[in-house]
Amino acid sequence: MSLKLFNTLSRSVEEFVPLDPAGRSVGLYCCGPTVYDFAHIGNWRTFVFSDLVRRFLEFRGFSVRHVMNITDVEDKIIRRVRETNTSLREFTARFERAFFEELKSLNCLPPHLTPRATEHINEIISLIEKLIARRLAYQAPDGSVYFSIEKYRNSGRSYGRLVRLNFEAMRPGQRVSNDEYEKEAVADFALWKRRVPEDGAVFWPSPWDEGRPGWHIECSAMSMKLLGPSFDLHLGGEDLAFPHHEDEIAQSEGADLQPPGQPFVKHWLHGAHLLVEGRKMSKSLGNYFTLRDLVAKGFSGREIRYLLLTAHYRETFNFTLDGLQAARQSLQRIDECLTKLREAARGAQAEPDASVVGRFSAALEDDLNVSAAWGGVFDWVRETNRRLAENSLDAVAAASALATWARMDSVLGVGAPPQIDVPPEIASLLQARQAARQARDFKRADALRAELKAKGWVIEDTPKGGRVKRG
RNA sequence: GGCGGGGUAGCCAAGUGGUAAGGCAGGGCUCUGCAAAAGCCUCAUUCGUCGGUUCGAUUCCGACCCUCGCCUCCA
Repeated sequence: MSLKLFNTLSRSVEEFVPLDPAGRSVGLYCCGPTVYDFAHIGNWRTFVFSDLVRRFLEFRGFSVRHVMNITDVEDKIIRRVRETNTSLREFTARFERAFFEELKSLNCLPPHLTPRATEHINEIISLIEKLIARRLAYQAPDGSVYFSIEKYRNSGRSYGRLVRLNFEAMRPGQRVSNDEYEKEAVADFALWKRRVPEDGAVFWPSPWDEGRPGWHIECSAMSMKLLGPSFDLHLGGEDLAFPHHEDEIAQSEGADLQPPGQPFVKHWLHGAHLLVEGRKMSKSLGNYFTLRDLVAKGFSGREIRYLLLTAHYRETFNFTLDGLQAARQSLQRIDECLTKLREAARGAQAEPDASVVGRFSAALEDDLNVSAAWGGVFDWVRETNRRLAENSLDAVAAASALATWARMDSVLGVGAPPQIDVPPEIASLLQARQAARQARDFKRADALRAELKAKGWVIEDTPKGGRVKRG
C-alpha cells in the first residue's frame, strides 16, 4: 500500500512520492524552535508530530535526512538579550540546550542536522543578493531590504498557495500598523532588517547596512543549503502556513534555483494546534504549560508523548491533565502486557506478526491515522492478554509478540517499560509472605504485605505465584 | 468582512452510503484465605438542529445553531 499524506498545497490527500528517482531518499525539513523561552506543550505537539512523520518514513524504508532549524536571532530574542543584559549566544544557548533535552525526554529522534540561523548569515545574504538581482527585493529608504510581493506576482508566480488569500478583501490587522517600516507595500516582508540602536551587539555586516536577517529568510537559506533547492517535505504548525511558509516559498522560488518545473517543496504538512483544558492556551488562563511544568506535576515525557500522539495531526486536540492521567493508565495496560510477555518469552527470538504490523502500517499510511493505529495496538494487547491468560503462548509466540511491539514502537516511540530489578530485600519479603500463606498464617502474610506496601511495592498474586511491582 | 477546521458515550478520540474502532472512567465477572493487582466481559438503536437526495444518511446536499483557528508576534 502506498503512503498518503495531506498536502497543504493541494488541500487534499496525495500519494507521497519522493523526488529521489530511486524512491528512497527523503528530505524532511521542520520549522524548529525560536529559542527565546522554554517550548510549550503546543510547540511540542508539532515536534512530536514531526518525529512521527520521520519515524514512519523510516519504518517504511525511506532514508530520511531530517533538518530542523534553530532560530536564534529574532525580535523577541533581541529584546530579551537587551533586558537580561547578556550576549545573544549566552541567552540562546540556555534555551537551545533545554530544547534538546526536552526533545529527548519526549523520545523524539534528534534531527540529523539542526542548523542555527546565526551560523548561516552568509547563505542568507547571498540568497537576498539573488533576489535583489532578480529585482524581487529592494532596499527601502530605511535601509532594510524587503521582498516585493507585487513584483513576485508580476513575474508570473503565484503568492498565496498554502492559504487562500483574497488580497482585495484583506483587512489589514492592527499588527500591520505596529510594524512601521518604509516598505513599498504592506504585504512586503523584511529579508534584512537594518541595525537599530536597540539591537545592541546583535548585527552583522552586509552589502546593505549592518543588520540582521528577517524572520523567514533563514529557513529558505538553510533548507536549500542542506536539502537542495527542491526537497520533499516541509513541516510546521498550522499558523506557520501564512505568512512564514508562504514567504519561504516566495523567497526560495523567487531565487529560481530549482530545476525547471520543480517546486521548492513538494509536500507541505501542517500540524493543528491544541487547546488546553478546552481553551486556547494562554498564560492568563493558567493553561499555558511548558514541558517542565508538566514534569513538575509528576508526568513523564513518555506519558506526554503518548497523549500528543493519540489524535490525528490535522485535528485540533484538547490537551488536558485528565487526559494525561488517562494516558498513564493506557500505557500501564501496554506495560503489563509487555512485562508478562518478557517473562513468557524467556529470551527467545522470533519474527513480528506480519498481520498485526500490517494493520498498524496501513492505518498510518492513510495520512498518519494514528488513532486507528492505536486501535490496532490495543486490539492486539487484548488478544495477547487473552492468550497469556489461557497459557496458550509458548516462548516463541511470546517472543514474536515482543518483536511485533518493537516494530510498532519504532514508530510510536513510547518504549517498553523499564525492566525493574527487585532488590533482594524485597524478594525475600515476598518469599516470606508466600511461605506464611502456605502455612496459612494469614496474619503474618498480611503484615508482610503491608510492609512491602510501605516500602513502595505492590504484590500481585497470580495462580502461578506472587509478583511485586512498584506501587 | 474574507478564509479554513470542528461538533460522535461521562471524558478523549477514529470511522463508514448499509446500520458506530480504540483508550480512560463506570458496571459485571474471574482469580484470591481476604484483599490488592491483573485479566476478561460489558458499556452510543445513535453521530449539533432542521430539511432534502436515497431502498437506506452519522456519512452526500442545503439551511441554521454552537465552537475553534488564520488574515503579517505565533507550533
